[in-house]
Amino acid sequence: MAGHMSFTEDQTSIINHAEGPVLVLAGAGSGKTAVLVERAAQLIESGKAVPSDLLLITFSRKAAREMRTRLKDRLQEWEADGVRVETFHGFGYQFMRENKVMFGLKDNERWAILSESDQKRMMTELCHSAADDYQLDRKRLRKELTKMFKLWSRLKQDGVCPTRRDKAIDHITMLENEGVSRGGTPAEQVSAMTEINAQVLLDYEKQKVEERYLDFDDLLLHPARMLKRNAELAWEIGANSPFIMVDESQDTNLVQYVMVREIAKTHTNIMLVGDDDQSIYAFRGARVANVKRFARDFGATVMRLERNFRSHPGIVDAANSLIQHNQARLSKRPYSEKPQGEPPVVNMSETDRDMAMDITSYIEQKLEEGTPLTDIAILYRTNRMAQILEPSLKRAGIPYTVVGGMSFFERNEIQAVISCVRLAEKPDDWQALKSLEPYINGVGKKGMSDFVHAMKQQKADLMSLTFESESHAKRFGKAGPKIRDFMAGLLENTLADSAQKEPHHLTRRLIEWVKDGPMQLLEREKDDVMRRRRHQNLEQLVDEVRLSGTKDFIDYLLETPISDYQADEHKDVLTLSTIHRSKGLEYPHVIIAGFSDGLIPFDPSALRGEGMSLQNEDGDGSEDGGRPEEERRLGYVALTRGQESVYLACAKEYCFPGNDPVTLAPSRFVREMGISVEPAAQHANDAGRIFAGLSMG
DNA sequence: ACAATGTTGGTTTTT
DNA sequence: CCAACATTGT
Repeated sequence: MAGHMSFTEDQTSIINHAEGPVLVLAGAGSGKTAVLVERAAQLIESGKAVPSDLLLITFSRKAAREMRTRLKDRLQEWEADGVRVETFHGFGYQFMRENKVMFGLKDNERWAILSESDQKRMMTELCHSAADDYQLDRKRLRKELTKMFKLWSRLKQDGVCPTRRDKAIDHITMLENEGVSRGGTPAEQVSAMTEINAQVLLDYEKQKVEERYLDFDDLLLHPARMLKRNAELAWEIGANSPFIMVDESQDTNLVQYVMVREIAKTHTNIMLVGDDDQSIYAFRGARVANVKRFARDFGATVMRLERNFRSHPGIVDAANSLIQHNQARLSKRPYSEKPQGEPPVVNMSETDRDMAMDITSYIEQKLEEGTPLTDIAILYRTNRMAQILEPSLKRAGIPYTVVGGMSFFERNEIQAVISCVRLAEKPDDWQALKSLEPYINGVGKKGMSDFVHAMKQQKADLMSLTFESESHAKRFGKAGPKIRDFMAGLLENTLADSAQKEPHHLTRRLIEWVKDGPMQLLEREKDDVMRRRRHQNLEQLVDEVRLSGTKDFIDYLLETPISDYQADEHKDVLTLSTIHRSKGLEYPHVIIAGFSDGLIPFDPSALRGEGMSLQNEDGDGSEDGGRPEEERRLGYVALTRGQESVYLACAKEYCFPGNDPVTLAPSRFVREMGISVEPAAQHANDAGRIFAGLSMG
């Protein structure tokens, strides 16, 4: 990456740009973060802006943290702290909290952010009750609605959230018909099913409003709508943020774009940075079209950063020839001026196990050459690939961390702690209570469901319940007294004299109660290994709270659905990550596991052994080239993470747990890159390695 | 009748 | 390897 003393001409013109809208098309490894940070620094140092004038919006928490760190390296600490670095979701949530009355909340009320499991539980309950009403099969309806729910979420990401029944039905009918062109079953007229689907989704939206919950989409949709409707408010926010920069803009969805557009409208000092070739979140509503829309809406100047400082030409050229197969691209030609290096190599093993061994021995070879483990990453398309790689790495004694998979804060034991905090803060957080059901002795599904029903009916909450006698608690069903006792214990151990204690001490007290109190969180775990893991995770939570430096542990824990957890980076370990999560990162040596047709590019039918269906799907006419092109961009992202070497590993046969074994050909991307496939197991040991050295020449 | 416990199926990518 | 089922136990 370019050090801050030397910038190229292209970079300097972006850094020096002061006012007016700019679109920066920045290729992989072009030093865009360094450029953004330098521009921010110079705006402050030249006196054109004070730190708080700058608003930097990034995509992920991780990117925000990185930006903040670099600002601190470059500026005085007070200056760096003054700059506002936010994620879209964080910005939206903060905006809603600051204007909560406008969003229909009372001064003393607060929202809870629904975790993914809350969302699922809520939908399941609504499905079941609808299924009973209309005498349908519960499972069938649930299945139907998981599909619909995803589409509904996409609708919200496009800024549409109907509240009227007829509108909702219209939109869902449209969504269903869209499904037809993708090979679904035809739905000619509005079926009874459509009406029920609409009903459940509207129920879901209604329940969230009534019980003051927000899901991920709400954090963007509501602010975007509010800013669009209330020009004066948008102007005010804009006036407070006279300089706006948006990173990774190729991955913004419509509501995110609308949010920044409305804020930047009046002063138009906005810089969008992005790379259309790295847009990999279309499945989540991201659209490259927004970048073009920005150029049009603001009449933005387009600037380019095409020089790749990260990788040598062997890697950059291979990545270029791959991405050139995409039709839908903005003009850009990345290049590298580093000394020439080896292009990516592909090694094919017989089975996935063999591939894991091949990768392991390749890493061992790198270790012998003196490469630290932190310099190596294995990237893959699906999380479960980690399970195939892990045994082999373990056997070789190579320490590693798996990034992603289930996030730290989604783990059962961590969720349990967070639910406790939620209950203390929002005593009618029924979803949090329900998530604790397995830990409350003598209370099961039925007891819990009756209890919550009665509480809602009698407009009571858990705070008032703790003040009542045991016999009074019986009004809320059989579980009443048990939940009363549970809550009383909880409140005593979370809120009591919380003011004079440090956040991590409070967290410590809470986890001790969760472990040793009535919940007996660890005792429930039979497996010793698992129990130790859960124990470690709880300890780590205390560390996280301490390291985060938060003043308010309640706020910190309540926002965990939109914050993201980063494992310790200081240890010398190998990184295992999905390609998606590797975005924005770089490693000297990148290994891509499972470089086969069906995995990269991904195709579920090929994995079921039905042959590729992707082949016939030519771009589906959308602006960003549809699925096949997104898969190619994903391959492009993976390749461009590597600085010195990219090693592609694939197998002939894969056997994922729960699936039949499948035979897969090497990825078509190999051909598109113009490189060839070698049989694996060349660097196995001693003699083998000498051969490998010779044959690669 | 309901809670606790054991067994089986199904898995893209994530803020 | 976790979540929905079926089964056993109270």
